[in-house]
Parts: sequence; C-alpha cells; structure tokens
Amino acid sequence: MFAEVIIDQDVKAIDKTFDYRKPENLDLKVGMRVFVPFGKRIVQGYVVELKDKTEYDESKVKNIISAIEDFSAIKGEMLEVMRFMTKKNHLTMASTLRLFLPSQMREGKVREIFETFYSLKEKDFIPAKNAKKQIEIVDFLKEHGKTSSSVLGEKFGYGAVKALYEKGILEKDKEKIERKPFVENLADKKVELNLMQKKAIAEIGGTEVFVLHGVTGSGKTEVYMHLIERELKKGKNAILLVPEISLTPQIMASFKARFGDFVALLHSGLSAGERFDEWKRIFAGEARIVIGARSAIFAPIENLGIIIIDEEHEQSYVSESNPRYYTHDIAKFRASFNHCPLVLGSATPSVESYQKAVAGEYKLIELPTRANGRELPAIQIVDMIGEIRRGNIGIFSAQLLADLGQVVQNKKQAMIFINRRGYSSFMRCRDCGYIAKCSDCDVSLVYHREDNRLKCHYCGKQYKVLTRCPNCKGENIKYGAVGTQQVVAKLKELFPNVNILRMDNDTTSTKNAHQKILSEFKNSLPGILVGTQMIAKGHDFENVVLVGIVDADQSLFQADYRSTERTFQLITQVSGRAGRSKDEGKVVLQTYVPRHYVYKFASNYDYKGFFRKEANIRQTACFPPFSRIIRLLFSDNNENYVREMLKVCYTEIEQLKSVYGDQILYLDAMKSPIKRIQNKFRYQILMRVKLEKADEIEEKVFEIANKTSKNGVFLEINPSNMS
DNA sequence: AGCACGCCGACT
DNA sequence: GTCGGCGTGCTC
Repeated sequence: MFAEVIIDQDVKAIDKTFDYRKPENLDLKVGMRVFVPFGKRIVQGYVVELKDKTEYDESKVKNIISAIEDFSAIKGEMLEVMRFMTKKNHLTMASTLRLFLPSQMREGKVREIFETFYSLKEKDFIPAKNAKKQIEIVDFLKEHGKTSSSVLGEKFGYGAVKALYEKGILEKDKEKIERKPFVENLADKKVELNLMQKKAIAEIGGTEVFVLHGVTGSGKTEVYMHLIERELKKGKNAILLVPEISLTPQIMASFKARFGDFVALLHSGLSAGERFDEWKRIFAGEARIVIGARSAIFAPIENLGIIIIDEEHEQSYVSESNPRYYTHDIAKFRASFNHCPLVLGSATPSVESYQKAVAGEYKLIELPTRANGRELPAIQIVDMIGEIRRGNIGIFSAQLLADLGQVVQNKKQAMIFINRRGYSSFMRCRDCGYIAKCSDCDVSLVYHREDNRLKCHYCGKQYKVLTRCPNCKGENIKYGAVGTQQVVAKLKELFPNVNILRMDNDTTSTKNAHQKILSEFKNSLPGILVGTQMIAKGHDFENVVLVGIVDADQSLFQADYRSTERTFQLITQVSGRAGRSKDEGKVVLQTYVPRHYVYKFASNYDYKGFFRKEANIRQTACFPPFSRIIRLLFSDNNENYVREMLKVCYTEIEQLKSVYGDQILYLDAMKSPIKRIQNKFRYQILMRVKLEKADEIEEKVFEIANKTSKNGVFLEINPSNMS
C-alpha cells in the first residue's frame, strides 16, 4: 500500500505529492499527518491519498515513519476545500492545509492541562468533632460529589483537604480540563419576531446563496439565531462569521445564552491553548455552532446546515497577507459541498454581492424596517466650502459646534468620527472643493511626499503638484488629513470642562486600553469620544445623541474604485451610533463635496438608490464587478532583477492581446505606489479584463508569472489596498 | 525549505 | 595546492 503525501513546507518547488510506502502495522487514513524521511531529513506531511500502485520508481520509495496522531486531522471535506483553494487562489497545498489546523498543533507544543479532583471514598466516615473544616468538606462532597482541588482548597483550606486525603477518606484523580474562553453569563432574551423576520426565515433554505439586506437595527441577529436553531433541530451544524471588531462580548454572550456549550468561539482574543481546545470541541462534534472571524470558515465542522456571513461587505473578509483568499469563495464552496444555504447579511451589502442578487445569481431577502420601530437618526449634510466662504476655516462647522454645545448643556454624549485611512492624502482646493483626479481613470490622485508628485494608483500616471486650482484658479490648494489629536486639542479648548476621550491606533495599543476608554466614556456625562473606524462599530451608548463626521470625504477620494461604496457603508454604520435610546439622535456630516451622490443617498438611508447609481457608474467605466482587475506584484532586493522580471513577464502578457483582443480592457506595467518596502523594490503589472474570459486570462497570466520568475511574484484579484 | 554537489577566487 | 563562496538541482 502506498500513500501520497504533501510535505508540510510552504515552498513552490515541492508543492506536489510524494509517494511513500505504508508500513504494515500502521493504520493509515487519508487526512492523517505523518512523519516521513525527505532527503536527508525527517519532515511532517499530510496523507492525501491511499493507493495500491505507485508510478514512481519503487526502489526509491521510502517508508512512512509514523503517524503524528491516530486520527485524520484533516477531514475529507477540508481536503476538498484545500483542492478548491489551491486551484482558485494559486496557493501551495501546504500553506492551505496549515490554515485548517490550530498553530500549536503544528508546532507540536500542545499542552493539555489536568486538574486534580477529590471525591469521597469512605462514605460513612465521621471526622473528629473538633475538625470542623473536615466535617464541612465531607458534607460538601456528599452534596456536590466530585470537586476540584482548587475549589475545595479555596473554600475550606488546602490543609484540611490534604489531611482527609492522607487519612484515606478522599480519593484523588486527575482529569483533563478544557480551557473555555470566558464569556459573560447572560439570560437569554427571546424576542418575538416581526413579520418580515418570519418571512426571511421561511425563505432561506435549500442550496442557494442569499443576500440578507437588513437596515440597521432590523434584527438580523435574531434571524441568524432562528436559522441556526432550525438547523440544530434537524441535527445539522452551523458556522457564523462576523468581522473581528464586532466579535464583541455582547454577541458572544447572547449566543452562549441561547445555545450554551453548543457554541464554539474562535477569535483573536483567545490564547493559543483556548483556541486549540475550542478547535478540538468542534473537531469532536461537541460544539455544533462555530462563531468566529474570517478564519473560522476553516473550522473542522461537518454536516453543515447553514453558513452565515454577517456584515458581509466588510473588508476584513479578504485575506490580504499570505495565503490570500476570499472568505466568500470558501463559504460558497463549503455550502455547496454540504448542500446548504449561505447567507450574506448586511445593512449595506457590497456592490459585488448585491449585483449578483440583482442578476439573479443570489436571492435577495430584505428586512426594510427596524425591529423596534424607531426612526433612524437624521443626517444633516454641512457644506464645508460654504463654511470657508463664511470665514470659518476651522475643523468644525458652525452647525456641529452648536450641536455639540447643546449636547454638553444637556449632559449628554457625542461621538466625533475622524475618517482616516492609510497615510495617503489627496490634493484639494480649499476654495471650490476641487479634487485632483487622474484624467484616464477617474480616481483621485495621491500625493507622494518623497518625490513631490501626484500619482494615479491605478495606471501609474504621474502629475505635477498643483499650485493653482484648474477649476477656480484659486491658489488655496492643500493636501493632508485631519488627525484625531488635532481634533481632541481643539475640543478641549472649546469645552474645557468636558471629558474628551480619544480612541485610535495610538491610544489602544495596550491590551485593555479599548475597554478602559469605552467604560470611561460610558461614565462621562457630558462626554465626547473622538475616534477612527474603531468607534464605528458595535458600541451602543444610550446617551450618545450626536455623531459628528468631521471629514467624510477622506474615504471618498481614495485611489480605489470601491471608495464611494466604502464611504456609503461608513456613514450608514457611524450613523447607527446615534440615538440608540429614547432620545432622538442626530448626525452632522461635514463635507467639501456636499452634492456628491453618495451623500444624497446616505443621508436618506437609500441603499437601493445608491446601489443603482454606483453600479451604473462601474458598468460604464468597466470596473468590478463588471470587470476583473488583475495585479501582479513583483518584489526583490535587486531592482534590476525586478525590472527584468517585469519586462519579460510584460512582454509575454502583451502577447495575450492578440488572442483575447478587446477582452483586455487595460494593461500596463509600472512601479508600485509604494516602491520599496523592507528594502525590496516593488513593481507591478495591472490589467483589467472583461468577465467573459476573466478566468482563462487569469490562468494564463498566472502561468506566465510562475514561469518567468520562480519567486517574488504575487497575483492579486480586485485589490483594494494597492500599496 | 534544507542539503549536497560543483566550479572559481584568496589564503595557510 | 586547499578552504569556502553561493549558483543549481533534488527531495518519493
């Protein structure tokens, strides 16, 4: 008997199977991890196939040394997922398989923890009358049965416990205990479903993909719970994915309250040991609902009845570092493998997903009303150009200042949202609001300090820095973003007696900083919380009656075709922070381009209107989801070598034009926006292709890249963060 | 990845 | 004459 083994090393050169002979006495199964001799070394590998014959020279076939575990760590379904991913995302098999196992398992330093338990051996024993503690212990054990040493010790003192054990009254044994992540205990609140929710639940089923479009507060979570409960009753299991940031203690607690130990949680807050224990509970079938961030899609759970991706539009579902993958793809694959539905839930679905719903590929389900019947807070758009004309060149508009004053007076709370992404900034005319854009691409140009130029991140075209506005001829052209520090300083000046807190990457670097800031804010009346994206999600403070968005345009003029979509999502999300309680909330949105369509639709909470407009623009300009962007990134320490790779590759890709003609909408080679990272020079080839032959072209491009340069090339699809 | 083989430069 | 530089190739 022979076995095909994948060597557990993430290298392209050995990204294939190797045949080994199965020792007679070894009970080998597909999916098992094994030790094998490889060259002069012994390495770990994964058995992916058993067979009677080998094509390889039999005299050279070596024996498997041993199995690492006596079970298949990689289950059959996950082997299929691996095959799917390596094909779709051009990943090595080893790097893909590694995603499926908790890291400690691979590092081999799995430590199981044991605890000592005591139980009563001599039931009739009556301790000496003066040994009060011993009597208490015996009584306690009679009532509660087996109890851990730590509990008894804490309660009655370790001395008494030890004395009883030495007298032979108590029996000692060790039990393996599982590290369970701490979750607050919460009483389960069953909510009566409204008609729309009931309808949604009834419609979801079969093997389709559903886009669940529910406005903020429409009760999506309750729908998820019902869907999952229904599957559990059928004996099936479920995966619920949420973005890491919204994996809040509240969400975890409410699922635990409803489903108890059936729930396994996988999130970044877990220690390695906790993660491993949760993984084992899932693997063994003890946990039947997996709730976790992106990587939880790889949980070893079988017999899935439903997969749900909450906040499906979130960028965090795209893995941007190696191995690169798109969570939706894998979820879709697993759903179809299990013949179960996939639900993509969001208040602001991605244009890509919603387009598929419109096209009939996915099924659309809507929850158009809020579960509590309350109105969404009004969004007031403030024209900052008008402010400048009126002589106000500060960060805050007169309107926002007046509203802030009101909040302070009423001892309420406000949140100020600073829209800051990345370090790039665009050039804007402070007089008329003109933004420098690329003449070819219709995306904003990015200012590059190092060579004092404006660049388009899509086509690489460069422009001289503007000194005079081409639109109004004004000379008041500025670049740069407003920072949180700046805003906090200004607010402290304006409201010296108000507690003003700041939450951003700088202030939340220590472990519990997050929680500290939030709980301090909770107790500050009046209080103002200033922050970045971080404050946009999940935190419900009932005293927040005002949300200020200082510079909404920041995300709008990113050099990214998705920037408008992201701005819409952000405004909707941030607005949800205001008016969570009985008090009516309000949102003040400051912008230099008040007439931009995104603000019109966002302030009316008109997702559909926005989608139609946005989809139309993308279709006209041939951007995804109506085309596919392929990016090849080359990087190496040697700049000449990179340029050479790029040139060879480009020349060959250019030949594709003769085959695919107008299927290729755009093709060019250039320096990467950030041309050197960690001393590696970065160049890129960008292309945009029609969807029709996109798969085919992508495959060809990948082949070319692979052939011309063994390493140092990355292929990315529809990149959103082009650095 | 690791490890060997192999073919050219400056040292005991 | 040898030690060692890292280019190339192979691992069932």
